[in-house]
Amino acid sequence: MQDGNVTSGNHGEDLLFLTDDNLLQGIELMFFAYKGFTSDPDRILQNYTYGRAHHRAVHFINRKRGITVNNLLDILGVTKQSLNRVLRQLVDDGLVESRVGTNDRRQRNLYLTQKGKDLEQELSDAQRVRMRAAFRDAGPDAVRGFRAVLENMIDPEMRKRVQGLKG
Amino acid sequence: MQDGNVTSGNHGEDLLFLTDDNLLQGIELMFFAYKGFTSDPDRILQNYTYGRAHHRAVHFINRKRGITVNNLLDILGVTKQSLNRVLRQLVDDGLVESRVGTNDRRQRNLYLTQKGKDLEQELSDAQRVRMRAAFRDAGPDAVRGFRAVLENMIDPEMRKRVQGLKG
DNA sequence: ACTTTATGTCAGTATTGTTGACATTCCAAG
DNA sequence: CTTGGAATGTCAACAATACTGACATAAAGT
Repeated sequence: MQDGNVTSGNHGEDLLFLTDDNLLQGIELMFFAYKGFTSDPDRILQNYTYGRAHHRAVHFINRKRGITVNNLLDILGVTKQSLNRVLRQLVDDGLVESRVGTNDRRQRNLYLTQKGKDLEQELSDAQRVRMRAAFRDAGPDAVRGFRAVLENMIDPEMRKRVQGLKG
Repeated sequence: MQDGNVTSGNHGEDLLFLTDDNLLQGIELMFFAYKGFTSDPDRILQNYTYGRAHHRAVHFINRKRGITVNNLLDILGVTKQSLNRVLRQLVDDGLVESRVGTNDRRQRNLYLTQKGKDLEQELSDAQRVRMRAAFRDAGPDAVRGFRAVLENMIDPEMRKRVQGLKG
């Protein structure tokens, strides 16, 4: 009697893909791929006075327009002092606009100006070029697997926080 | 007449998985997954006087015992001054041994001491726990996809440099 | 009125990266 | 054997990004 369902979860057998060797390979892949992943924007940012932290802020402000400072802090996982330095520069330079909240006037809602959108575009274009090539060469099935594994690697707490990004 | 080979490359159609939305999702997945990926070792390292840079050095010295400083520099992609600070601490603290090369006496071959191996083990154990869970829950097919996409994201130049790690 | 929340800011410090300069050691080519 | 260059180590200065702790302000909630 055989198990007819070979696509769903493992029932004790065929766990050979979980060897320490395979896990080690996965760990190093994460390291080297992330290095490649960040290299294009990093190169572009050298032409400005900005760094990776500015990129992240600009990215998520673009992603969720009107996001509050606290929301952004939760997503980035840094202290308000660290974010504030970056945010102040972006506001001073006219890339980000900080508006007092309408419902809760303590909050600040963050928006990209046109200048901010331009930088975001330049950075994300570069990042998409690499990602698109990687996706295309690997194929749609591989991309599904890529997504499944990476989703599982995210902290459960963080997963809750970033749910709003998908909707 | 249908295309019998559905697993190989795309022939012009079905590229819907390359939409900007999907690419954006991939970009954010990389960000959040990498954060999770590094969180366990980072937490452990707080109990020591070491940081992520020490972890990386210890990892690759363990991975390729007797590696030269120059080789390690190529893999890590940092300057010798940056690596040297980390390396000196590890040597001073008795986690890494630096032996003069036998063929070329200018080179230094790096080895982990027992103390170094202990730390490496503690860090990689934690990292493997997360990776194993992510792999297991996603399944072997997904892991193949994960690997394919991440391989494609690595800089071609870096890919050459790290070939030696697989053999 | 009092407390809590959201935000901003100042000061100090740690980690990790960078350049530039210089010294030492040692292989290799002339 | 001398010279050139490669590999390594070290010093100093600096930059980006993170942290903690403390304090201030304004507005919301009780």
